[in-house]
Amino acid sequence: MDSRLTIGELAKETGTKVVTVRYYEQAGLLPVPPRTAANYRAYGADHLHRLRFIRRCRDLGFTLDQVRDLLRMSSQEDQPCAEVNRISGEHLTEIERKVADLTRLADELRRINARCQGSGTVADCRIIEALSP
Amino acid sequence: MDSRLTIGELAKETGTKVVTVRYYEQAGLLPVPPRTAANYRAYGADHLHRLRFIRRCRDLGFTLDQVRDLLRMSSQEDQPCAEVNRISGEHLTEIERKVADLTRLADELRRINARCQGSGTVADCRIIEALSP
DNA sequence: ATGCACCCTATAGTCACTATAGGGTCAAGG
DNA sequence: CCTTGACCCTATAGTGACTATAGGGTGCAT
Repeated sequence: MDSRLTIGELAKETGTKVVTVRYYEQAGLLPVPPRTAANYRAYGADHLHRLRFIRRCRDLGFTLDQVRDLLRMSSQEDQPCAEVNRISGEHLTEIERKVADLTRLADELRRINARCQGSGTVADCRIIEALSP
Repeated sequence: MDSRLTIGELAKETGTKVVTVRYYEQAGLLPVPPRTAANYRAYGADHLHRLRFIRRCRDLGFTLDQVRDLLRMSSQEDQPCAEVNRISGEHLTEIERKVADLTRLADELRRINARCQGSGTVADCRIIEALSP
């Protein structure tokens, strides 16, 4: 039984694009796989797990640097996980800050947009006016 | 009375960095200013207004492409402002979508983080576990 | 043997800046 | 007059996380 995957199969399996998989390899996130006689990358189950982990982290908004750290830590099972906690906590704080910023921004845009019905000319436009400080 | 500003003064006046002002010029957002004998850029009140407009739009999260469009429209006072309305409305929709995405994401991260006190080892870490799909 | 989908490398482009190198200019103080 | 320091100039490369393009090789079915 041949459990090796081509890059295309690995990509499809994880919802990643082929070029992105190669990018992760070159970025040092995914180990260099063995090659077939035709120089095709041949991936195993370990690559699949690792790539799924990477994608999950990316979906959650972690940067590749953070993912790198999390990967390193997850392979050192006897180390304390305080550092894992710190990274995840800081990331949450950052996201909460972004939500607050964007919410404030959306409020302001709603206020600006409400002042114009889009039926007049630019000269009367309250949006342009509101954008001109 | 000399109303001309150096690039440094313009930058300070608008809360922009000097390099960013030059970047806006090269990106075609800020008109090329006249130069002094020493080849220094010499800005006038029109540049100041325009740069303030750009910064305000950027603060509201518009892309430079959108700002370019808004600038073009704001100079055609007799044109209908429906297009202005459309750009602003689409931008608001996009931001609202981002807020929803990030809120969902923050919820998930909070749930994940709550499962780990950071006192054990990585082997027991519920964060790593939650990140491994 | 021919088409087609897939694989390979290397390079450049995206966005909105930021950083660096290597210079020129100007006003104040010694 | 000379130097110091803050400012100005250009040109080029780097950031993050990909994406796109060019120019080729491989594998399988018809």
